[in-house]
Amino acid sequence: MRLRYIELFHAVLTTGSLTGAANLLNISQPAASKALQQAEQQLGFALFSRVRGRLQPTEQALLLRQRIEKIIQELNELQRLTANMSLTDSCPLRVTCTPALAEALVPNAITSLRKTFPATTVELFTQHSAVMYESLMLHETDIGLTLQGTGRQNLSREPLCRGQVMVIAPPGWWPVTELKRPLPIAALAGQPMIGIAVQDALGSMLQSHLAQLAPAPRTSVRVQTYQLAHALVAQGEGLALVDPFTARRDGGKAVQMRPLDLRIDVVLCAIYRPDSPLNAVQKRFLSLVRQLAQR
Amino acid sequence: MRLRYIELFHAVLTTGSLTGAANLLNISQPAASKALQQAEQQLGFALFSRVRGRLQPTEQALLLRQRIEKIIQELNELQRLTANMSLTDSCPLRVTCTPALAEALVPNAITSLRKTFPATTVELFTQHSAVMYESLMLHETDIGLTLQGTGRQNLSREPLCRGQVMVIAPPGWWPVTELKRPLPIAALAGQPMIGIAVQDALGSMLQSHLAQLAPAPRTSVRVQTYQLAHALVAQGEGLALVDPFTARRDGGKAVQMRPLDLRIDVVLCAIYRPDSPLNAVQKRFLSLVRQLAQR
DNA sequence: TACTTGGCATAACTGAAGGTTGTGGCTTTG
DNA sequence: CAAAGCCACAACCTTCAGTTATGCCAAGTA
Repeated sequence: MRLRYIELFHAVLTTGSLTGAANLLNISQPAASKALQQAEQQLGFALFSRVRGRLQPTEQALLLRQRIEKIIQELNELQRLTANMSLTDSCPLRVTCTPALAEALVPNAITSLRKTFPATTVELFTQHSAVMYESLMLHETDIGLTLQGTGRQNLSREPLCRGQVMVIAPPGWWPVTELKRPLPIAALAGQPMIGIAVQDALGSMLQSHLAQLAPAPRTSVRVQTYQLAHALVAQGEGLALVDPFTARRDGGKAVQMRPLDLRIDVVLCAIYRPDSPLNAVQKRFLSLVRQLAQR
Repeated sequence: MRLRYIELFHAVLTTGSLTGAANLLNISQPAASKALQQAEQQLGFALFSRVRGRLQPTEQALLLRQRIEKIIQELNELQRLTANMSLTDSCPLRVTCTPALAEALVPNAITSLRKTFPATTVELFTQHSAVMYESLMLHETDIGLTLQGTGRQNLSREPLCRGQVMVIAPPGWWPVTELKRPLPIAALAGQPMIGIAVQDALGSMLQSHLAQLAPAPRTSVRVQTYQLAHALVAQGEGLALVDPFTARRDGGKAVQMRPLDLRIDVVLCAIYRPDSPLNAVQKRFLSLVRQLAQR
């Protein structure tokens, strides 16, 4: 089974037609047709049955499907990896971070960095933690910043700063005198809340805490990012649990915030591949982030 | 990164030289040389550094190595699968079983099967349980027979027969009057024993039981198959824990055997893919195995 | 029914990729 | 110093993946 046939097979299955597959692969339809026939001849059985002029995957084709798709995926990853490896060192600092940090913290760090390294080119991605791991492993990026970054398999993890989980609320929700006092988690029972879709180590941890409350908080909206939660809270939709960076975003104008009384801290972490040691720019960047975060 | 380059890369890494790789791929050395150069040109970085006329993998190459080898392996599996799929139904009964069963049970079942289906062609493999799973999933074989076959992910499991774990010993080890009586596991403490290398669900279970004995049994020899254990016991090397089929192999001439007092039974299981239902021959075969096993 | 449209297969042709043999330079080895 | 092993270069050849042009078939549509 040549790679060419594998790609074609995959293309036909995804597009649903030979012509579609041909377009996807940037070849003409007859070329695809011929290739498919060759593939089937070599295999010794039909991959598609031609019924009423259309292609329909055979039983055997469906058996092969998963394996082939896995191979395609791994080939794609390999491509990404090799593409990034040839570009290595063209950019001394490639950072990926969660959307919240991208807005609250990282831009400041980058502008500060420019004072010491004016000519440096920087690449900044925002990704959710799951994708971040991929991106680091494929050398697409060098440093990841995340909250509560659980030490994934092959990545080093360096804690930069600890903070408290914050509860944010529409203005006027709490008496101003109480804002300093930590809010017991039980006080959230039955309250209207904005949920954070679990996908983040911190997010899932908070979810499990909230799940134990009775009566359960009323979460009518569930969002993907802390910023969206912040925005919704500002509009009076309810309370939300967020990291300190998001909470403090606009200087506390649009929302009220107070710490949540919880044993667990939010930990801002840098993660990176342990094999490739950080260069001077990268180290400097991390120290800047640490400084900025600790305020 | 073309598949051709991936194969070449892998071949060079495994053989250690370009010429070796060329031989492995059945092409001439210059062809390999040219292909490698093309690959490196396309990638944008060197895969091997030419040092004193030899190839030496670069740092980047080593980073790619694992991924590429994984892809190669999956491609090989795909090849095996497709090869078997085209041959499907040419052989109505393809069985794989552990070495012990291959000797003690399966041959009898096959000869019995011939009485009902004289013309049937049968393929018989002997494989250890880990490989068995692969083989079934790749459609190389239809039925697997194993002891204590723990229900692997995607395979159906059908228990055929239950028996006791047996202890075998050199002749004259126990008084003949005691042979019927189950041996308490504690009696094995400090005894010389033949170990079964863990790789089998049954084997690992027995291992963990033995590990709790004090003083630990003295296992100077460790073997891969129950038959080897049987042979060594017959030569007076010590005791061994085996399945009932191996124990009974030569009619109890060369060794003594007695049941082990254990809550856990040995379960002879058939495993097969749940998607493809068994045909008549296969069903008949399993019922024969069940009959034979229950004696 | 007649016409259009979308999809697959066939035919004849073309170019580049991948193969070959032959050769030469460079090491390591006895 | 000769021999052997390994890699790179050159010139040439074959194959095969790609092209355009065309035809057939089924299904939708006026």
